[in-house]
Amino acid sequence: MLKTHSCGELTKKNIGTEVTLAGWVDRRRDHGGLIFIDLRDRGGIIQVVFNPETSKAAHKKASGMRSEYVIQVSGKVASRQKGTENLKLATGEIEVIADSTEILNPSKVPPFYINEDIEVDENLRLKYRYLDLRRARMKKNLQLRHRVVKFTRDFLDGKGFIEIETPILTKSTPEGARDYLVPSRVHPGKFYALPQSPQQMKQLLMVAGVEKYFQIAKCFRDEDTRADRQPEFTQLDLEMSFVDEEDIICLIEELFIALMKDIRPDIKVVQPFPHLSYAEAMRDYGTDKPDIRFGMKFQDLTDIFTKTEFSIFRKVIDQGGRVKGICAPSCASYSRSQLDELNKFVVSLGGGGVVTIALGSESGSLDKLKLDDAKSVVTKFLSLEQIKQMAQLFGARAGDLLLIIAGKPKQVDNILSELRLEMGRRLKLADPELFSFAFVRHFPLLRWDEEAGRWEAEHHPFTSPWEEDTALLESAPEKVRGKHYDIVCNGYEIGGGSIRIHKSELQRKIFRLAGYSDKEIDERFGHMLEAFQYGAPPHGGIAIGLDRIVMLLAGEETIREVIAFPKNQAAVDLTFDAPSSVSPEQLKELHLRLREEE
RNA sequence: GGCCCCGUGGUGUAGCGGUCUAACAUGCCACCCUGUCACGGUGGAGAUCGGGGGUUCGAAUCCCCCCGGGGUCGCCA
Repeated sequence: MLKTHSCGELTKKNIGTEVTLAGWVDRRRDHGGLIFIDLRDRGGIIQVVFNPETSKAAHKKASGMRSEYVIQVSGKVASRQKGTENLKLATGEIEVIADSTEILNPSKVPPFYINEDIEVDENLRLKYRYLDLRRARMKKNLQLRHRVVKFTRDFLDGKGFIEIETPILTKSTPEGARDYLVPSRVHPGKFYALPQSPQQMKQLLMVAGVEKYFQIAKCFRDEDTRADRQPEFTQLDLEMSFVDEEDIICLIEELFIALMKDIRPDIKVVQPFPHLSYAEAMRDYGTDKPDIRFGMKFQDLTDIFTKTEFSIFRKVIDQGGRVKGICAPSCASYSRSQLDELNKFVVSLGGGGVVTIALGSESGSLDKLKLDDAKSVVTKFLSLEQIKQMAQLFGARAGDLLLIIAGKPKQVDNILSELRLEMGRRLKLADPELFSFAFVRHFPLLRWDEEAGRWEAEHHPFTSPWEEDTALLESAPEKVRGKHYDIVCNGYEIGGGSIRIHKSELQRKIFRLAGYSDKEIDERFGHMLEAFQYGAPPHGGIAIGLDRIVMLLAGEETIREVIAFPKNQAAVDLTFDAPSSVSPEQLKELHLRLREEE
């Protein structure tokens, strides 16, 4: 090694010892006579003092050093002179008195600050990701990610799970997201697909008798990116045999509680994790991944507005629409322009607008509320009774503001859900020191696909229906509940799983409902159906979005901040400039010809 | 593909129709400086204001198109 210690590991205990350090120049303070260099390596920062009286040669070399030069320093660890300690630095009570040094490699002036935590254009950061990763924020995030993965591996190992790798070159399946394809050289015209998840492979591992499997699995989906979505991402994937829903749910709850305690003991976690049914989540929050750090639940006002003369809403209702609202506490005093802003927000989401009712100017009980006190464009269509009836539904108090949306049921849920989150942000209702985990359960097994004219799996076609609902598969598929569960945290879906079908006949029935012919089923899923005929145990599992959970633990807004080399919104890797063109020879070998695009 | 936001020295910002021959901070270069730690001091270099077109006597500033980036809807079994 070119060094005896890491910069950060030195303490007062090392005083008097001769050390050799190597790292990067974080900062240089040249006093003409004395030169101070803050030397940085992965472990931390320590001050090195170059004094011409100690070594003229070392001092001379140090005067030529600049930021990000890679240097080696030998010297003695010393206690700092009284009054010059730096309490902001972990090693601030000591310093290294250099008696020799070498420049191992100089550095060009970096395109952005390494030693300061300021926002830099993300393009630039990604192009020079190797410099970006030197910065404290990214270093911290990479280490955090490592600890999360390490903790998870140890935890599952302790529970008897074994980690098994599954192939990256696998088979394209028609369901789900768009596949990334890899052309085969050996088989002209044929393609591998990169796995969207190791779903089928882990189920086959259950048939194989593994009983408890997990993997930190790379997954690939060729869909558009989001702040919390990349074409290539990592799942904590696990599967168990001889389990039912409760077993997986309990395991995951235990894992997350232990993980939080280890990684972020400063963050509060409500336990046990609340369970919501899909129906409850949709009714109260209009989404299957609610942020339940705060209430502000939806109320359905359709019945009330049916009885009013407000023709705009009446028309919506007549066409099968719904009217729903939320109650923003103490917002009755919102100004004209604030209300306009909210309306703009709703319109930008594709809504017609938001109707607001300000419940008086005073705060307190609503008993004394008069019709004149309720400020709204719709008061002339409403009776005092109707306003009070609504207020009562919300449990509103005087001084609150009702926000009401009308439209097609799905649209109302989407928009009001966003509006709820927006109000939550404005009113700072979500405690930033709290992680609100929850399980969402009792999803419908199937969803009617209007365009395709067939049933489609809500989650994936391997999810087992509830035993008591299987009879409904023929008569009323929409009523069949699936043994599927999601885990959500602060409004993010961080994982989902299910108890799987393990019997061939039931599996075939589900595929048929999804519109496949028996021939197609055998072609695409024959291996699964056959496997289930060789003593497949009951089994189930879950997949956790590792990037997302690390993002939340790191307090970051996008998963790009917790991925070493992420892709940008256009799915481009700016560090390597991928994807890129390939040579005609490579194409020929793969039996491919590029088509002219219109 | 739709909608919204952003683009000014290396970096981060200000300027939002004339006072811009573009400001500030930091970085960079040179010199001075033996206890600093975001060291300090003096001086200096560094920007066709993302690109193109238009409006105007006059555009970084207003309008249109394009490019690049971000967010989001669609999409994500």
